[in-house]
Amino acid sequence: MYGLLDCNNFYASCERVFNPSLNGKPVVVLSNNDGCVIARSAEAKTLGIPMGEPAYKLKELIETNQVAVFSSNYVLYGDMSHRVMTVIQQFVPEIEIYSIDEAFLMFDGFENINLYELGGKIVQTTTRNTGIPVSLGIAPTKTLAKVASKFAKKYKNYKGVCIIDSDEKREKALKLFEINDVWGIGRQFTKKLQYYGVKTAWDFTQRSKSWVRRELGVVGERTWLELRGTPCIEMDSSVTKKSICTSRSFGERLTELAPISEAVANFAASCAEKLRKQQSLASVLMVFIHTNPFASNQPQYSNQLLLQLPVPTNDTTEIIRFALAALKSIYKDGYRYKKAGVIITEIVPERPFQGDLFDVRNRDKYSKIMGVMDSLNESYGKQKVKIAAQGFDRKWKLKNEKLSPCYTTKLSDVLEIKAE
DNA sequence: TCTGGGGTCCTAGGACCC
DNA sequence: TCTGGGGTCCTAGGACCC
Repeated sequence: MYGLLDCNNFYASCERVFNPSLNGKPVVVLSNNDGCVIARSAEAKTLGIPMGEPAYKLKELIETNQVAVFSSNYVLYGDMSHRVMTVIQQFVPEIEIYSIDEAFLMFDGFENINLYELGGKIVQTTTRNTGIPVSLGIAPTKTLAKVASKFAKKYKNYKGVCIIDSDEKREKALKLFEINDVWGIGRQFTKKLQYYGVKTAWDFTQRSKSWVRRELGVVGERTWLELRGTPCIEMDSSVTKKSICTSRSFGERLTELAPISEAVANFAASCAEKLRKQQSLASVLMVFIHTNPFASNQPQYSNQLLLQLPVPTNDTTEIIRFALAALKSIYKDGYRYKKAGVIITEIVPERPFQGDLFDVRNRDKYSKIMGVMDSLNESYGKQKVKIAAQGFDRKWKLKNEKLSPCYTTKLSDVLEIKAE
């Protein structure tokens, strides 16, 4: 059996843990730049605040209902997530951290164990030890576990745990489950399925395999099989990413190359750091920039450039240099830029290292420098030591006016983020 | 004036090989 | 009326997830 543990209204719950006066009140968390709503407490959902709604459209609603509004605080959420994952790991040998607020649990070898009891214990312990309310779904496939977790969250009498362990329960659950809520069925698939009269997950499972294959491809076929109880999606506990991206919308529009370069240098540095953290190297780098697509009355420009690096690397100085060269070649005067980003792909392990016979760079030396830089920043706070190209102007900095303190992490992180 | 950021996987088509 | 069969690799774009 597979389990899916999901934190309820995760970001909003994180804010509440350290500010209990928010309990029972509507809370929303905004995306970077205080752009749109990305998390809502139950009370905020009741008010009808939709997910993804731009914050400026909600001003009135927020004021009249005294909604508590927070800028997103990923240092805090990341740390709380780590705490949750640590607790669940004490109960099952294998988990897959699926997102910041979700994990799959593998119940292989638990045949003689009462999963209702164990599930209840996992939910209670997690909530007690972290302050975050969670829901747990358990079923023979990942997709069904997802379905179960939604029921666990929705109906109070499940006490946070819902198990689908018979065909009768599966049928009952799927008949109550709208097709668009199924994991793996997004907007396009929903449109198509609704056109053919498929309204619930159950309707979907009653279609023929070949029909599903034809209309939705292998991906849809897997979902179909999973909903019928045949596992097709395995556990994936690997932590090494296959691509790493750092991108931001700027707090204000940028028109000059210099401040955008500073931003891109910082994005590149962040990618390199993430790469070193997972002990990998990357051999392809992409830089992109674009203007504001919502400003239809202004001249639009967007471009990206993909660079093949001569030798796979995770060296900040090298990655910055290539990223800035790429930026320079796509940057055009006369536009108001809104966003830029750096993506690295073709990621390989640090060892064994495949070098280049004609490489002139002293990689050992730079690798030592990176090591020292990382450990200084680990001890004394983010960005205490950085590359000059990352600069100090920070014209591109984010808007986050409603940031809560990083209650759980180092003081230096708090000061750093406030300074930003 | 104000609309996020970070991922994975699959497919179709083109270029190439024998 | 008629023009083989079997591959690989790469890329861009599209679907999905949180």
